[in-house]
Order: sequence, then structure tokens, then C-alpha cells
Amino acid sequence: MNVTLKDVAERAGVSRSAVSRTFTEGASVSEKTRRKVQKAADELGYRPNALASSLTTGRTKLIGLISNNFHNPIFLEVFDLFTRGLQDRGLRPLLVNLSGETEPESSVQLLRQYSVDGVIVASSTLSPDFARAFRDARMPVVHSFGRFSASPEVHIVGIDNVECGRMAARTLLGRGYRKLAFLGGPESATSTQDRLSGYLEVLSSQPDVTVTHSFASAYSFDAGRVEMTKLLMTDPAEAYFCGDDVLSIGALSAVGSAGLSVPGDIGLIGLNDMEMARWENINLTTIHQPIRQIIDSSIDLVVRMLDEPYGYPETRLFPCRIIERGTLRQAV
Amino acid sequence: MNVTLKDVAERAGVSRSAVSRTFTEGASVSEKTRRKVQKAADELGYRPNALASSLTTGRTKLIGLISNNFHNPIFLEVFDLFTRGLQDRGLRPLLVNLSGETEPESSVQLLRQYSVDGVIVASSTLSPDFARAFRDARMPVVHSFGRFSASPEVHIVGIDNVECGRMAARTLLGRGYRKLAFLGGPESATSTQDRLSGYLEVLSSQPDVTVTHSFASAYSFDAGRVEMTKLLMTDPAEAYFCGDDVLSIGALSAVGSAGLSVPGDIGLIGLNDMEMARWENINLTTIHQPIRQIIDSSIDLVVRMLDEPYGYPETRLFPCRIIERGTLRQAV
DNA sequence: GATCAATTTGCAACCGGTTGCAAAAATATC
DNA sequence: GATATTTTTGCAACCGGTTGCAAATTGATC
Repeated sequence: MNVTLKDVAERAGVSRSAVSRTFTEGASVSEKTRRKVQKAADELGYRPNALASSLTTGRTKLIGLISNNFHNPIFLEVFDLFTRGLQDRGLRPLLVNLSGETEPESSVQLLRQYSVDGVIVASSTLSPDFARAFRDARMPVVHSFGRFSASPEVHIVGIDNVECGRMAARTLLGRGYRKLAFLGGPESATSTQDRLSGYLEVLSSQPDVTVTHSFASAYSFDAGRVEMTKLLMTDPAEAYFCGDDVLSIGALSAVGSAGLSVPGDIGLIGLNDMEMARWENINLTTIHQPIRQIIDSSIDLVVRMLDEPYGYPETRLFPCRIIERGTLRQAV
Repeated sequence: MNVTLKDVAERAGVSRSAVSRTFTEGASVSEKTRRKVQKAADELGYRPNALASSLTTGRTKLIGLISNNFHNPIFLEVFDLFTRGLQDRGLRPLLVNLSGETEPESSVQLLRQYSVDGVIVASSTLSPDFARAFRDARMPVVHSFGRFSASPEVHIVGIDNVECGRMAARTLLGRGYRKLAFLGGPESATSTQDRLSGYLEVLSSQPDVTVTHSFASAYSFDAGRVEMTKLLMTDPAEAYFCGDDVLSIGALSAVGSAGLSVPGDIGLIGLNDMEMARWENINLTTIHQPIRQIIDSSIDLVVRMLDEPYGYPETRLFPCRIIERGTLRQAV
């Protein structure tokens, strides 16, 4: 059916090994036979079968890219950057959509069956168990957007969510807001937990400041809108730190629907700085998360692990910064 | 390193074939040996290597999912549905990001190297050459969101873009708009060409109606905004049919920034009905494209081709419908 | 041109599975 | 219990590659 090594070998009048070697980086072939083989291969349209060779080399160049986050538009940017970054390094992303799954077991099996060279867990809402399960199965794994830890069990690349919480708190204080709140994502997401804890850490020591918090059911527009609508019905805060941009945009919409204005009546600050945050009809003040750096760095780590699978797990954190737009009032 | 067939066979005290057969649907094994093998396999944590078996069976259960559309949020929904749908049928998506590529050749080679069982081209902005190239390489292929043709060369699943253009035209006429325009995506996208042609077809026969058109450089917020900003500087139309929701949202933002109101000063109608279109701060009147049906149907087709690779190419079109929201004035 | 070292080559075994075939075992028939 | 039939089993070859090793070739040196 397809053109194989053997066909090329016969046509070129050499052994199969010779053909294999011409297509193997750094193997010993004379210029003469390499030319003969190239010619035959070109004429037949031969491409080596990556899966067959993986059997002996142990390398598939497949990287499992697993996520559960298919409703937050920032993840389109994330997938774009991951797929391009992997392709640029000659790797192929095998996408696994984990929506709804809570047990890592089946995805581990799946990716083991396909002998992926490594795994990237891309989500802040997936439990650390997932990354750990891959490590236990002895697959190179990086948890992107995972929770910072001083003694990580697997490679973690992301941001310091606690510090982001502090940053948001300081910013809001600086603008003279005193009645504050946090509108988080799902309570089970480590990112939400950490952002809240940093937020509270700064605010709880402040006199005259009150702070409340609540959680949306997901990092999504609808969840943010629903939750904010509820909040607006009883004594809302002056300003909200929302655990994510898409939540903020949902909240923004709820505020508008309630006939209130931003930042006139209520201040909002998000987190991520997704493309949409700078759309003029949204214009969200937010904390920029450097996703390009996070993703590049994640890929570098996973690539490094291909050669040194048992390195010491590492945490890589990237600094965030406030992006000033139009959803907070100026300092008073 | 990993547990193989041989290990299980030895532990169970049977031949390798017996083990292979217990893991092969419909193979002949007695209940007794099956149990022995199961036990040994469980104890060792054995999983068959999907790639090794693909060598003899010729099936990898890998499906190439190729797209170039990583900036239009609707594609996050598209990826979500495709990955879930494929997984539910035991298939694995190998994602290929074609941003910037114009030649199909390299992606064909790539997917051939990985022996994918089939390919889904998911984009309305990719040239039909891509799908055709896969067909020529004798891979089962479906072009989702591709251009309708009465004599298709490959399977096409999508909508009748010409009819959508007509639908938009009739709707705008019905609202009493007389000075109309089309704001399309890239002129090279077949979807834009077709939508425009249906639009013009209806409008050109109307007395007292003027119609103009222009093209944004991409199906993206920024491109829509830029183009609309330009249009607003000289004699804008009363209403615009935008070739896509995300373009509409960009246009909406431009109108707002110019100090004009929608639908007071300018009417807008989009196409897709992406999640975001129903956000309250956008509330876009649009034409609903049934992406769930398109995707399910595409997957069904590709699955069918696994068994019957050389069927007659088929076009499957799904009807669209107007979703009434707040960016068009009521009939006058 | 002979000798030795370095390079290139093909053989054959292997990677982890599947499968046609014939032999062995189990079951059915009388 | 002998024979015929069906089912189960293992052998061995194969899928499309890679690679260690020894033999063959090439090139260097004198």
C-alpha cells in the first residue's frame, strides 16, 4: 500500500539499513549511497513511518496536551501558543479534553497506550493529582498554570497566585476603595484559593476595610454574571477582584443589566489580560498573566525532560503586572 | 522498561498470541485462558501499545484535526466539540495548527508519517486544496465548515453560505434599511465570498437599495474594529451584515467609540451565534450556525470512511436561522 | 603495492504487537 | 469408546522501522 523502507532499498539497490541510515540524523552513510537513496525515495515519495520507528527508538514525538478548560476564551490563545510552540520544535500535540473527568487514571492509560514522550497539563482547575499520576507512570510531565509550591512534586510553570491576590488588594486600596470583595472561580480551583488568600492577607490587616468573598461555579461568563447578579441584590461591595477576566466580563454585564455603571458605581479588576479585555466595549482593568512566557517555558521544560527524564522538579514563576484600563476609578 | 505482551504471556504461562487475543475484540480465546491472562495483565498493569498494534492492523485511531483559526473564540467551542466527539468514539485528535501555512504538502506528510486514520479540516478560511491534498494522499478526509458544492471532491459539512447572505439581506430589508453594506472576512475566504454573493443577489434586484461591501483582513475582533472605524469616516451605511460574529463585535466596538449607537444609528447583524453573542453587553442579532450538528456529522462521516474509504463524496448542509437580539431596529 | 586504520555496509536480531495456519484439545455424534 | 467436528492454542512470519556487530570497502602511510 504505502511506500516502505524496503521499496526504497530495492529501487536504490542497497540494504534496508542504508535507507534507514540516510533518514537518521548522525548515522554513518557515504555521500554516494545517500544520494542514491534520496533519489529513490524522492521518486517513490517515501516518508519514514514515525510510529514504526518509535518502536525501536522509544520516541514518538507525541506530547499529550491535556486540559479541561474549553469555555474560557483565553484557552484558545493557550492552545494556539502550545500547538505552535510544539510544532516549531518538531513535536505533535495529542489533545485530551478532560471536561468532566475527575480521575486521572484513564487519561494516563490512554497516553501510555500512545507512548507519548511527555505530557503537559494545562489548567489551573485540574487537581495536582493529574500531574502526579503522570509522574507516577514515569512520563515527563509539566503542569502549566499549576499551583506554586516550594517543594514541587512535578514541574510547575505559572504565576504566584497569592501575590496576584495581594497585588489586586493593594491596587484597590490605593484607589480608595474600602468595602471590598472577591469573586472567585470554583472554590476547588487552587488558583482561586490562592488568589483569595493573598487578597485577604493584605486586606485583613487594614483598619476600616471590609472584605467578603464568593465563588462562581466555573471560570465562565455565565457563571460570573449569575454570581454578580446575586451579589447585587443585597448590599454590594464598592469594588470586586474577580478571579479571572471572563468572570469579570460576566460581572460587568450583570452590573450593566442592573442599571449600574462601571467604574462609577462599582469597580472591577480581573486577572489574565486576555485579548478580549482590551476590546473597547469591555476595557477591563486587569492583572496581566504572561501566558506566552509560561507556555514557552513549559515547552522548554518538557523538551528538556525528553533527554533527562529524572531531573529535579522545578517551579517557574513569572511576574504579573497591573494593566490599567477603565474599570476602576482613579485614586481619590 | 514497560510491561509488554511477552511479560504477561510468561506470567500467565501462555503464548504471546493468547495474550494478544484476549485483548482483541472477537478473537478466539477460551474463558479459562482469558481469565489467566486478565489476572496476569492486571497484576502487571499491562496495556497494549496502540502504536505497535497499528503496525499490523493499519489502524491508529488517530485523527488529524487541522485548523488555522486560533483567534476566533468560536473555535474554542469547535475544538471542545470535536475533541469530545472523537474521544467518545475512541478516537484521538492530533491537532495541527496551520496558522500561516499556505501549502498543504507539509501537513500531508506530517499526518502520513503518523499514519492517521482520517483527517478533519476544520476551517472556512482554508483553501479547498488542503482537503483535496489529503484525498490525493488517499486519507479519509472531511472538510468541516467548507464550501458547498454540488459536485464535491471530498466530503463537505457545513452551511449554505450563499443562503445565509440572502437571509441577512431579507432580514435587513424587512427592517426597512435601504442603505446597506457587507463587512466580510478575508476576501480569499470562500465563506466570505459566498455570503457576499447571496447578499448581493437579493439586494441587487431591489429598487432604492444601495449596497457596498468591504473586507476585514481576518475573522477577528481587531480586524472588524479597524475596518468599521475606517468605514465610519466616510458616509456609513444604515446597516451592516458582518461576515462573522467576532467581526460584528469588533464593528460594534468601533461604532461605540465613534460616539454612535447600535441599533439607533447603525444596525448590525452577525453570523455564527457564538456563546459571546448572547452576552448582555453585546446582545448581537445574528444568524445561528449549527456547529454542534456540523461537528457531529463530520465525525460520523470520518468514522464511516474508516470502514469504507472510497465512498462517494457527500455534501451535508445544515440550515441556519436568525437569532433576534438587540442590534437591529424593529421593522418600520 | 603492502599494511594498517577509519569508514561504510549488510546481516540479523529486535521493538511490541497481530494473524494465517496447522496441530492440539475440547466437544459432539453415534 | 471411536470418530468427526469444532474450538482453542502456539508457532512463525510479518508490520516498518533501528542498531550492534563483523565483514567489506575506502583511504592513509610508508
